[in-house]
Amino acid sequence: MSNTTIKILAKELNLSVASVSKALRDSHEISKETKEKVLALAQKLNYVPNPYASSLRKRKSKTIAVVLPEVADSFFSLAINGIESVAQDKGYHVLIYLTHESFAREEAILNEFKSGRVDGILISVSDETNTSDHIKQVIASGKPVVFFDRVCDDVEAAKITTDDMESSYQATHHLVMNGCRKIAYLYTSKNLSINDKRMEGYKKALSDSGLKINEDFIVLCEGNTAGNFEIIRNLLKNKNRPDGIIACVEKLTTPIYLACHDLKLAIPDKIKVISFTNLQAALILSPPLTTVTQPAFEMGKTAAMVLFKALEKNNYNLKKETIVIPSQLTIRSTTKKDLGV
Amino acid sequence: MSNTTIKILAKELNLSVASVSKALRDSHEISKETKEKVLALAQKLNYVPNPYASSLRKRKSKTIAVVLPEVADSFFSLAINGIESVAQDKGYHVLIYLTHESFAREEAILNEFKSGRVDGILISVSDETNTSDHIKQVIASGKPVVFFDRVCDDVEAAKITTDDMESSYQATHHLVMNGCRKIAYLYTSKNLSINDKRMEGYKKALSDSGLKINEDFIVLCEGNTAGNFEIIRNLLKNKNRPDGIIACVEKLTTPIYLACHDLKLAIPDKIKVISFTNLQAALILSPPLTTVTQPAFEMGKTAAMVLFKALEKNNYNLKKETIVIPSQLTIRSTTKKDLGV
DNA sequence: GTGAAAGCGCTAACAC
DNA sequence: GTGTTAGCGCTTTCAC
Repeated sequence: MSNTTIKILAKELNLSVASVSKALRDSHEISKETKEKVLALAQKLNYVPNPYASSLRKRKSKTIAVVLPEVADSFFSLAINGIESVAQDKGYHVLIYLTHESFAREEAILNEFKSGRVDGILISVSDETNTSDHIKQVIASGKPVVFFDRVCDDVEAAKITTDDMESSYQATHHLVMNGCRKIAYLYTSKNLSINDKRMEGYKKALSDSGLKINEDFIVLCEGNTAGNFEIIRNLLKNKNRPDGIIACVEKLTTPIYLACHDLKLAIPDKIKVISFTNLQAALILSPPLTTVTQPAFEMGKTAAMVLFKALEKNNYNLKKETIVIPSQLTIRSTTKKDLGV
Repeated sequence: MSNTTIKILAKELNLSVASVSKALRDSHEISKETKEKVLALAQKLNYVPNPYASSLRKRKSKTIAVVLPEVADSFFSLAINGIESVAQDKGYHVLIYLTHESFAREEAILNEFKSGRVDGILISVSDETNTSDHIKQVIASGKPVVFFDRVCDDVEAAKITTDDMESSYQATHHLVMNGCRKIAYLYTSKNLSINDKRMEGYKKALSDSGLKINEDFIVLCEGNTAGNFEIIRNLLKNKNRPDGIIACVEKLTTPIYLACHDLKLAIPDKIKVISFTNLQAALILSPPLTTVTQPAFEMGKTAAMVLFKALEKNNYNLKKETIVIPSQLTIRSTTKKDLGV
């Protein structure tokens, strides 16, 4: 049991707890010899400070919270990597919370942050979230909040996003340029502002190309692959089926491929496909997938850095930082132009 | 600022802090009316207890740590999901730490756990880890540790693993049954016990089938995809190249496909492939990949459940729980038997 | 049924 | 340079 406390060190060395505490923190008030003695004994007795005692006293927890919809998605995995890398660097601890896209959970989780458990919050909201009081309350309680990827537009806080509108526009435009005339847009949530933006980019690109927007081709998918397979299969088995698909979420990729395969619709000859995803495996799919790749690691890292900026200075005004990191359209085989015909 | 404390509630209600504390915790010593008054005010003032004050006093943090090599891997993502689901259920918080396969980091991280920051630890060790003093010390400090997937054999603690030896045996056997005679085994770490077991299964399957073990076909890969591509390409461009590959790590999948493609080696006609991976996309690869699928979510969940068992009873003897959850060989096209010749 | 008092381990003013 | 004191917010005896 490494129950060594400052008190024990103090007694052992015939010093006061205060002096030991100061020595441990390398205070200039303490003589070199004392410091050395203290450090030596601390080492010997394997002293590890109790973080909560110190948190209580200093009103700083040295920990941040990361609130995510889920983690089984290449985007969020990479984002966590980015976040964790800077947190570790700064000596901070990171608590992770998954909302599983439930607003109720998100609310309950955020509510706890009004206490001193964390010094700041990084959040990508659930797709059920269309109110933001829970977040505003946390901010009002004095904790900096940084949104990344999925933001709440009506909250004044730092926001790290990617250029959803533009990249979707580009993706759609790419399909048009490669011969698509009937492009479907697949999404999974009505609430998310990132979805609004992606859909806007899609629609704008169609308009700019003189193509009509067909509401039947804008289809709302759901949570599980099996259900989505059916939805997509239904879309594609029509005589008047789309000749291009944009999937604005990674998890739609598998059902799209499966549905095309099932219907013997050759990609890219009969139908072209683009997904928003960071899956490395995109390049070994059959055929290799054209993707909109988000700067996931970068976004996580940036979000964390902005949060630490707010944590380090008490200058909360910096919170309105809005950083947009561009996504990249990576062109592979699923959008290859028909050569012959 | 939601700085409401018990003290404030007490003053407001003309009660003692002790009574308020008890009321909040629904103690039977407190009258119904008092409880109601307290709860009502707490609600009104948006009281959120300071977790660290309570941790300090109760010597319980209600948080656990999850230490992982990385998170950008389908296995670990799914495992986190499993862990988080039970933690949230139990009202626990989860701190996440990534070692990035560095022993030094793992050591530093574990060292902090001797303090009261966490009540217990879930760990999958880094591939550099071949000493376990840092873990033993944490256990000695009174914190339960549960290993999952990557364990330290010489530490007495609960271990949740999958049947690495058997599943590797099966995978190899499957290749042999489908006509492979020269099977390569690709791995990324010399230290990991799971690798030893997988390699053992591979070797045993070869021996049992009367095949010779060719050390040139047991190849150590590295961290990045580009490097691995070269390594695998070199392996496969030999005249005496393997006719089957087992990749014991997810991230080797992409370079294998790329190398085969580059060398125009048709899968499965010229070479058959099996990977240890939980990637959903395995079934839409070109061609769909035969995989050893680990029960990632289950393992995470089970590990967490075992940890909570230890946390709830003080019966630490339960710690020697060793649970093996079987993996599954999912047969797809990359191991399809040659029909014609 | 309620309250006073002590203390978890640490830090920060302020003496000396 | 070192020690004394007080207190962060909460829980827990033990009185009353």
